[in-house]
Amino acid sequence: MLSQTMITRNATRQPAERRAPAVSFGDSIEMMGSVMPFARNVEIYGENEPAEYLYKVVSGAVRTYKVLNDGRRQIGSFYLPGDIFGLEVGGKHAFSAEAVADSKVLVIKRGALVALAGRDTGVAGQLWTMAAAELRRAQDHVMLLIKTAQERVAGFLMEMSARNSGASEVELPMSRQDIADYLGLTIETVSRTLTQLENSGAIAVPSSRHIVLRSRGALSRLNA
Amino acid sequence: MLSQTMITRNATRQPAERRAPAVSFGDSIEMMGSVMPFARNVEIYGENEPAEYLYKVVSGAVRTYKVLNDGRRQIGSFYLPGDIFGLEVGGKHAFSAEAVADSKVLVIKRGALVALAGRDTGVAGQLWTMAAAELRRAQDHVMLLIKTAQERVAGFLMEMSARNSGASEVELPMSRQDIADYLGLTIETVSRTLTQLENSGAIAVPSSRHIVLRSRGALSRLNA
DNA sequence: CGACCATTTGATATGGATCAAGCGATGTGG
DNA sequence: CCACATCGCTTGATCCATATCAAATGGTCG
Repeated sequence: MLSQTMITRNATRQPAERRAPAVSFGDSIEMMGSVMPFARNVEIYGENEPAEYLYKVVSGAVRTYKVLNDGRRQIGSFYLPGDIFGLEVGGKHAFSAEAVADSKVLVIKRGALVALAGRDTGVAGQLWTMAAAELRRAQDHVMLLIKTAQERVAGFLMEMSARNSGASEVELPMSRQDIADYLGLTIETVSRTLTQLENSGAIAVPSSRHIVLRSRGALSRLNA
Repeated sequence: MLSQTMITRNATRQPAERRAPAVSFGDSIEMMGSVMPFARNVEIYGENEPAEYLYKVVSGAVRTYKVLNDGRRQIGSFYLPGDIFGLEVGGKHAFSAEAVADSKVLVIKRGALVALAGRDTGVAGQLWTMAAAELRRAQDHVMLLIKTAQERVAGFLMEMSARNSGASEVELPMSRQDIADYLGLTIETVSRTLTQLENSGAIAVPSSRHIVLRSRGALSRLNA
């Protein structure tokens, strides 16, 4: 009705191996799983599938999304290197996940972690922290979706920058369509809005996926 | 820019299930706090305040919300009798909370619960379940906000019905403005949409806060 | 009864969607 | 290595759903 990509469907996935631990968490979870490559646009898991694994982006980027009956797609989040995704509080995945670009993803058996969390309160706390991050993401997303197109795009750019240590140059791994489906806009509106921001001097767009944040002030002023 | 109230400032269901020893959770949390009355529109807690308590609606209704710099208000959730709110994964409240109507709210010291959760894995699980519910709420809200006005209103009515055991008659405790700020629409659009749904025979509106769902089919067809 | 507040309804404006090209970059087959 | 097909992005023209502005109606309470 409004925007979004029309999806038809495709699929392919399959996780991998494990090993036993005694280690704590953080970077050490690396030792509990193995790294798998996913080509661009390949599905990592599907909505409603049992959540048997937990994932950490090693390189590339991942999107989670849902598709409405009529084909409208909404992207829930983008996950960048270092981000963990696929942790579901219920037993099933609430969203599907796909590689935005060719990516490497560390795959960890959920059971191993949950067992560990039972013994180690530190790990339990980490799981809680991750759930908290997901909740905040979703809540922030709601706040984003009530704003104007300029505010959404500006907010998106600032978020991407913040996730890249606040760098003033951002390399976007995702297409305009992905951005549009994340922001609840059409690809045309995203494109036009970027052009406006560029014309107003708030940003520069040396190449379509490379954005320079020229004026934080202008951007955050747009950010209500 | 789009909708929302400009702010300047200032029944009874029961969950179920528990297990094991001691005073567990569920209905028993009643024993861990006291019931306080809140008049309509009175604040229960404010955004960014430390989350020292957890709350359960005994009667009436509660809304949580955020206000953007320019005054636009977004309601995050409505809580009805039996619902628990105010559980924050971080230490601070992400939203403010107010009584939608005169309400009675059970107030529980957070510390007491967290301590209990440390001893009783059943309680820890309950906390996890509540966090899960919050996450799902926020995710569903995102999906709602990308829909058309008719879809949002129809979805809202069905949600309210579902929370009232699927009853086909719904008594709305909140104003049109609250509904608008929850759905990301204006009060006028909410009103007009209700009129359309009524004219199409999907609902009846015997009084402004009393809605009869006449045709589930029609409503869910609108619900993408 | 009168004042106020919530809701509905009407008229008009507008931001973003939709429909439609055009354009540069990338990749493929010849 | 080129020619052409494809893809991702931008730009233009127009449409439409919802916002905005304005007024009337209805309900509630002192």
